[in-house]
Amino acid sequence: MSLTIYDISKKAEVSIATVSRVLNGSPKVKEATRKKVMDIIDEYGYTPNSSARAMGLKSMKTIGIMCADSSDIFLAKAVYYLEQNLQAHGYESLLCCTGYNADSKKNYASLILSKKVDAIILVGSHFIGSSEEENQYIIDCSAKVPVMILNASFRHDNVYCILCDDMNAMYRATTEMYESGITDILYFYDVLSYSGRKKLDGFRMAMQSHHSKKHEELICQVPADCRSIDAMADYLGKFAAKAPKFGGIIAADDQLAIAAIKYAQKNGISIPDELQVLGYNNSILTHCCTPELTSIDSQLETQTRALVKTLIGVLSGQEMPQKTVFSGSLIKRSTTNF
Amino acid sequence: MSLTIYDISKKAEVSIATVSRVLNGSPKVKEATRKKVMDIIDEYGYTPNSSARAMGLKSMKTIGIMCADSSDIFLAKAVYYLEQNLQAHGYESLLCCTGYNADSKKNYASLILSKKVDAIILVGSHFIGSSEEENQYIIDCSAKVPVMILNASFRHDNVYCILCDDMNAMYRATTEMYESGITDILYFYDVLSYSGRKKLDGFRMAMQSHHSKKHEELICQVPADCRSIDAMADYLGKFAAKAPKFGGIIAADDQLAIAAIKYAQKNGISIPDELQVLGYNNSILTHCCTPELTSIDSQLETQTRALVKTLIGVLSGQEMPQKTVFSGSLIKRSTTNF
DNA sequence: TTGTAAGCGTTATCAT
DNA sequence: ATGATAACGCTTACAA
Repeated sequence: MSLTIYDISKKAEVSIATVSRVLNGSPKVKEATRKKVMDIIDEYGYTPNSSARAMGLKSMKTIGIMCADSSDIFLAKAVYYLEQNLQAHGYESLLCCTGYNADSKKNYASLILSKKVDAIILVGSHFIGSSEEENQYIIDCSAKVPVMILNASFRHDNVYCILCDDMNAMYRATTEMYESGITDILYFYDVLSYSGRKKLDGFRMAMQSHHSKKHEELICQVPADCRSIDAMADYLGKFAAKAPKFGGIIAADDQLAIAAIKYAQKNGISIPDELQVLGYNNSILTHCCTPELTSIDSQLETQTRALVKTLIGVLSGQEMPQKTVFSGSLIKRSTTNF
Repeated sequence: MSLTIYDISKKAEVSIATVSRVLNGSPKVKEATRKKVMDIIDEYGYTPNSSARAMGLKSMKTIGIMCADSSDIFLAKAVYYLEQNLQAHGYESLLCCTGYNADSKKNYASLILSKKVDAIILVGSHFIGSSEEENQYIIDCSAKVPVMILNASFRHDNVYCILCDDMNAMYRATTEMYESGITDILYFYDVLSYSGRKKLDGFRMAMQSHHSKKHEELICQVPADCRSIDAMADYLGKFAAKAPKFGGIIAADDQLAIAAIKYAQKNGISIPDELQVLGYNNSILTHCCTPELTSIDSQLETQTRALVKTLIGVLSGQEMPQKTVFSGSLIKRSTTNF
């Protein structure tokens, strides 16, 4: 069995209270005593039991991170940054991959709460549904611990949101492409999560502000069963065959943009001369294709830093902004001409 | 404050022991009592405090997952699969991203142990150093809890390894390329982790078995400061300018292979006609480039399933194999001709 | 079948 | 500056 505070106190010939004080860096312990205790601790390699500690402190110093799929290239980065930041502030991360199923969110949420985490971070806008009922679990959680949401907005007490203004970023990118002369733009997306909706809104607003007529016919949603890049590319091909002509594609994420590039290659369409392509997230995928992909950077690292900063503030009782918004920036590469 | 087992016992007019029995599905509790208690629990939404539970049970039902960088495309997949599998067996995952710094492994290990996790999973072969001293922390951990290692081998009591036979996979792939007529092959790698060494060994063995002369001059290691794909491609270009001619590149992972493709494109070398390229991990990157990348699949999902199965066995006191090896398989795409 | 009570390893509040 | 001791919320013999 592991050593306990009693073992150490006996060996150091002090009380457990003193050992505890040494452990927690209390100022009122004589230097000699501290050293004696520390020596014993080092010698025997004692590490305090954090479950027991949690009972006393009423905090596990642990944050529950929920994300749909931590192997998704975007979510993985987010989880990584969060873990690093939390670690730096003395918190551990309990990871929960819920999948995209709506029901399971709820179950995972209550599971994670039973671990008595100090807060919950929802990573990705998939956690925000469109109906009130769907989002009830967030409210339930917020009754017990602070809830942080990355990449979506949800207004409620004890819920804090950090996000990128996807709508505006998409609006600006679309406008820029349009004003460079590409007036027929296809919008390519898969799911309508919170940020998915915002991006689509941004695209629509930009097109409408230019009085574009046919852009609604150029909005292409890949069905959920198109999981692979190849399948997406093929779907786009079929869609394009029946749709009006277009000179640009704006995709809701980089993977979709890669599929768009594949579509072009399969059909002998040259990029960027005949078709310009723009992605979202500025992930490593932008460097993997040829030509390299222009993409919108949503400042993920900045967002995660802000999130953890806000969280630490909340946990220490400070008043913190309930919504923090960053703006995305367009990273121009070779799939576009502007 | 949260409800406790006492609150429930009072409301249900039974003792806390009975509530506990209901909670833990003990068979010896009258159906009527069980229902009465369950109704109260449901009504008030009680969830047991797992720290307190951990103290009684001496188990947190939590597994510590250590990985260098959970945003790495390969490690992220591994973490995802592991979390899913563990969840299915009733275990939570405490994620720790250690970075590649050697010292920090040790600190994180002791930190994670203090959380009284039931086991530790080391994800990725970066956790195995070449010196005994470097690996001491693994031995220390194994004295307290089972240690599972994914993608590396380390022989010690209470340490269990699940891995892919990278050496053999690389040997076979190299041989296949060689025998297809490409006798001058460049090997492109970055770090020599455990599996990194094995892969290089496999390449060397294959070349030596064909009495290749100059392959040692065609082994190219990118320096640690070349982080981006572009930088890797440029480095390869400089290396190639001074090296013997070659008709194939075998890379230690897909990202390096993408860099090799970039190198070819920058220099007007056509793939696969003038140069064939082979990657490792069969990640999504293989679909992002043009032509699509031939790669070795190391059966990650199978490995993670086996790992969790072994772990569950160990935790339930069964005798389990200390080393489980799978073999990789070559997935042929368009960067190769054979 | 149910209840009582003794742990589990800490922290924190008192005294001293 | 240090030591007793009561929480903390649960599990689990042992009694009844």
